[in-house]
Amino acid sequence: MPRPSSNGRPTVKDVAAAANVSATTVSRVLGGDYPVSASTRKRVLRAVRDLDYVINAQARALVGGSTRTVAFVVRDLVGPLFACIGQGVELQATAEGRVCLVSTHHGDPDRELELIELMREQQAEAVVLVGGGLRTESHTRRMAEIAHSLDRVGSRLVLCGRPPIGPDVPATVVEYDNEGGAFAVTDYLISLGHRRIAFVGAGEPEHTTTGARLGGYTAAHTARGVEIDRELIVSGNYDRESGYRQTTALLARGAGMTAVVGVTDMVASGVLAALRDAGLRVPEDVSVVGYDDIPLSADLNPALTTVRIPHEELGRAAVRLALHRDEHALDQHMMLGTHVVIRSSTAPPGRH
Amino acid sequence: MPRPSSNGRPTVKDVAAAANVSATTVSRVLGGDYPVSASTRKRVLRAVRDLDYVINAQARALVGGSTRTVAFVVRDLVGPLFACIGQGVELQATAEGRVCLVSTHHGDPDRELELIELMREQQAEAVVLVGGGLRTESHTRRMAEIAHSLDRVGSRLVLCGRPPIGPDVPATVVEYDNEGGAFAVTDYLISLGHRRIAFVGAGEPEHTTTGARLGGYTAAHTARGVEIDRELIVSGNYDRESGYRQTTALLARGAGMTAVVGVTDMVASGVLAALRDAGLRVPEDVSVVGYDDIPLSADLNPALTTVRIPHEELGRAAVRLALHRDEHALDQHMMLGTHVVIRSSTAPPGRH
DNA sequence: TTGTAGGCGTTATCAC
DNA sequence: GTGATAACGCCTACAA
Repeated sequence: MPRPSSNGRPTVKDVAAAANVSATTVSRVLGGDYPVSASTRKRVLRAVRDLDYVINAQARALVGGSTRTVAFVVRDLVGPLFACIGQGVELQATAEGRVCLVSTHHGDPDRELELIELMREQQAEAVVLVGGGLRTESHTRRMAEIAHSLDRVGSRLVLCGRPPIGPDVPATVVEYDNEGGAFAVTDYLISLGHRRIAFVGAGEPEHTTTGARLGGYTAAHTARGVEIDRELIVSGNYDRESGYRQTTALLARGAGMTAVVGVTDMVASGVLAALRDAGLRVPEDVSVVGYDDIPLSADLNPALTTVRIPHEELGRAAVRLALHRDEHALDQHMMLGTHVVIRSSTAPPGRH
Repeated sequence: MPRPSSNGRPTVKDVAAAANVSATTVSRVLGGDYPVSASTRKRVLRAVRDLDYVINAQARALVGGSTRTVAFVVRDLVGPLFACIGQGVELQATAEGRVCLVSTHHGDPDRELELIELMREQQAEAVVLVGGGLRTESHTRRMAEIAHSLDRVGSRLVLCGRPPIGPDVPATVVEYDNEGGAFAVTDYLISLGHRRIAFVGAGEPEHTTTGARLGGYTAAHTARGVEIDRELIVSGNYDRESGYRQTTALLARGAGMTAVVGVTDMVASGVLAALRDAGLRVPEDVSVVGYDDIPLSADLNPALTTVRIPHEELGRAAVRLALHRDEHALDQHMMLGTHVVIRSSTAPPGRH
């Protein structure tokens, strides 16, 4: 086993010495695009193998300009929707020869902003924010500032599954029709004959995802001339337990709904469990719909009617647009469609 | 908006100029641990804010030694088990002040090796391989070489959910009792009275996960003196579709099993769907068990009996051990326990 | 075709 | 307390 110079990590110099050439020549052989004699190339490559040399990506980035790194910031890795979109981000980034940094904020908007800063230190070429976010005045302003910060250093803020921040903000936005999907699935329930439809949401209405989905729910009622009982709109977190708790509470106070819209499939799975535990049958007694169409939705009990989002394409498009944007275009915006997937958790309301 | 020197990205020099101090002083203020007069510190911090300066992590790593980066390499982000373990990796890495690089190999062992190289270029402090892997002669040898390569440059190979490579290989291993879990859940089926238990696996037997789980399945039969019909052992991929296909094929050729062990919960969900589509009831006609206890297992139809793995702790321990290892300890090994979670998909066999 | 010099942004070292 | 200088590992001039 050859002993390189100092630290243990061989450098171009070590390779150069071993191959009896200059560091420049080594760099050229490795770079590929420069004329080097066959014999020299051979000697260099041989030395590279002998020393088990790999290039130092940090040093290369320092001089070469780009780190070839894409960062994605997400609520958590376990949420199936985030994972699906993240998958798209990773696939496209890899396809474009980039490596991926990940970090999670667990729903804390301030932490999200911190993470963007961290990714700016890492010189990420693009910072992809996956999933919905807060949309308060102050948070929006800080987000806009950050977009400008990134832009100034040649990086790019990408919103993936979240609406644009504002007209003059340099950012790439790839979203899906959140409100449209919620409208469609609520409208479907109304068309089945439901009139008392609960909405089990998550977080404050300032959160873009809950906000837009609640908006679609409301709009569908309005469009059909069905009045909404505000008592039927409840809110918790984006997890299964929350769906369970909210539903149990609704039942406890005799809300009398014949259908439930879960803000996500994960929440809807909690809703299903709560109804089952209360001795109610789905869909005979209560219909349930979710949102996201995560991998196991079709295997739930019963198979969940939900709204399909083009997860992977969302992530792919985010990276593709961000890396190939026209340098002069300030903002980019892309909207992908959603559609209702009808399964077994919905039916016309029974008598009660 | 202040205009920094050249590129657009302000540097310590820009900050130094703006604050009327030297670059060294700026570095000291930012570093924190060095005496600097209050007034100077204030001027520097002010300049930092004005210029919207953030440190260049690449440059710092170049001189400072460490990138403070942990890499994790995983089959894919969508697989719930990988996501859960990855979550643990990310949480612990963040807790230790590291950033996370992620990449996916989609089950291709050669790609996995390439990715480790890539992470070595990135100077990752540790490279965590999440999930099972191939264990052929040649692959094992190459993996051992890579472990040495990483070790030589002060990095660390971490196997998370995979057995050790060999005694003299510098690596950190955090695994769970794969075989024990499979033994326990198979033994449970046998104790219920099942004698014809199918095993729906994935990949070649050289894959550590399938191998160990099949081993536990076999051992349980042996221990109980139950003979195995090799016809009942089939194999495909680690996804739902594969579980569906294999089960349908088993039924088509009249395998006559009264229970099925799915190699993962994802596969088991496909098994459930296939049985349902064939008009069989679970658990009355056929019992089904999975492995992993992924988030929605309890919500499947029916709720899945499975083997619980300490997902998050697996990931956390991997990072913790790798970062705090004794410099002199060659290999580290930790084994976490598993346990059977009994739900509604299992029952004594009916008559047939 | 090959080599030399300089600099990327940061910190450690040594001087003041 | 503060500043100049020399590295870190690589690449892009420019020169031979």
